[in-house]
Amino acid sequence: MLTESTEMYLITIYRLTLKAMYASTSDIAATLDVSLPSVSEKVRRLAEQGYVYHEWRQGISLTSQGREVALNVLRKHRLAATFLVQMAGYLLDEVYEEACRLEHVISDRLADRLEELLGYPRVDPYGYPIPGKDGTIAIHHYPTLARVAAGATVVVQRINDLDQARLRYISELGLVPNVRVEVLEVAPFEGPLILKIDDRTVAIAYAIACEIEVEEVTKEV
Amino acid sequence: MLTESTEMYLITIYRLTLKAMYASTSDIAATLDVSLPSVSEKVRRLAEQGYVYHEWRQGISLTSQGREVALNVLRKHRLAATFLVQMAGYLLDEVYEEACRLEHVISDRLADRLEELLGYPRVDPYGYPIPGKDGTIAIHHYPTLARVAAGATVVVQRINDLDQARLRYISELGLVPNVRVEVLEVAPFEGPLILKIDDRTVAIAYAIACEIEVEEVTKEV
DNA sequence: ACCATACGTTAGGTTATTCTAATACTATGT
DNA sequence: ACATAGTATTAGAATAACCTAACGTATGGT
Repeated sequence: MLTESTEMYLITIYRLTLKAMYASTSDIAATLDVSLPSVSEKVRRLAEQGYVYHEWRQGISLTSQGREVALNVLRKHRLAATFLVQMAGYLLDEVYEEACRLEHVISDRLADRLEELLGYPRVDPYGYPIPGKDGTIAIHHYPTLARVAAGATVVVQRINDLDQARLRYISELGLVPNVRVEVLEVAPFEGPLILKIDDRTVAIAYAIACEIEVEEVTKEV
Repeated sequence: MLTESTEMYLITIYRLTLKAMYASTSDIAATLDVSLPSVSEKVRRLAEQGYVYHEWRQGISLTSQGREVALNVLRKHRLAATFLVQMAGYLLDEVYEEACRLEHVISDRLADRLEELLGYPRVDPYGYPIPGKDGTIAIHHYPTLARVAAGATVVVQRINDLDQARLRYISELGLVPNVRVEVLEVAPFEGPLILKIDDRTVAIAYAIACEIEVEEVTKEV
């Protein structure tokens, strides 16, 4: 059986290699909040066991075996997160920590039952795609709210990495996936955006708009 | 934060001290399937940390602090088990292992949400009482099926420790909590019992009947 | 070309949990 | 009373996961 530590390293490397071709030792250390030597040592063992490639001074990437494990854990994480929001009444900012612990103990069997119980969701509460049990994942991106012109009506599709405080903030604003938002004004020079959500008018910072992916609604009739 | 190992020792000691005043080193070792020295060493540390009393050559028992932890973990175990059966479609024999892993990662918050989601169940799928969040537990026993006279109608209240194979067996027979059963015949000298469950007639071994607690139904009219 | 900086690895050590093998203590039956 | 079975502990060691401190290596700026 794989340890929790091994699973954490593999999903961290998975996430990092979505942004760049390779994950660096120091990126991993920073993400997992452990020391550099700990990462060095662990990566050496992961390479030995066939979970990662380690190209000298270039970086670390997953083997297909490593990716399989990472996606399986990610699937459990996102199903757990979906359960927490959809059935247990969690808010977006409360989900991450709990899902991070659950992902390592949920069996394949329970993952399947959760998926069924939740009605085969395609995305988790942040809007991230849920890997299938066959290890497939639909990678897809939407433009961020920061790119939309004033006057557009959009539907929130995904909330990218935000700290807990900001997550709570947008969660309380109701700026969460599947919500329809009207962009009233966009201040220039990376200024705030004025939005209309559920008949409430709110202003949000540009930095936050950069982390919210949306789909523009085609004008009806 | 307490380790999984610590929690396992404490709930094991809790369970053992329900049957006898004290748990012995060897009982704990046998239950957790670890060596005697491991238990010796761990118990020494648990005593140091104020979770257990260790009376020389008499046995081990929980301090109130230790019992508090044990009941909190037990609460999570039983809520998880109830969830698995009630919502995820698990059968009785599939529950234990999964719940044993979940119990260590469920937060107090999630336990409360599960309790609510499940409609404040008083007992888990085996019929064991679920500790409250205040650390209270209703200890209560029913007579076993082995003590009931032929002709009685009973409702199954609890399934005591049975191995996985036997659990599967009675689970498939439908001999689970809240099911009404008619005791048709009881063979003497610890012989088999003939039961009527849902219009099906089945014979079960005496040893199994000893592990099934039931409540006799007062004859109606 | 050289050196500082960033990046990684070695060296050496800690803590928790586990093991086997050997030792000690206790209680009981003859 | 003493041997033996049963029970518990000590001794010594392994593994995993972490740490700090010290040491290499490569790259980019001057």
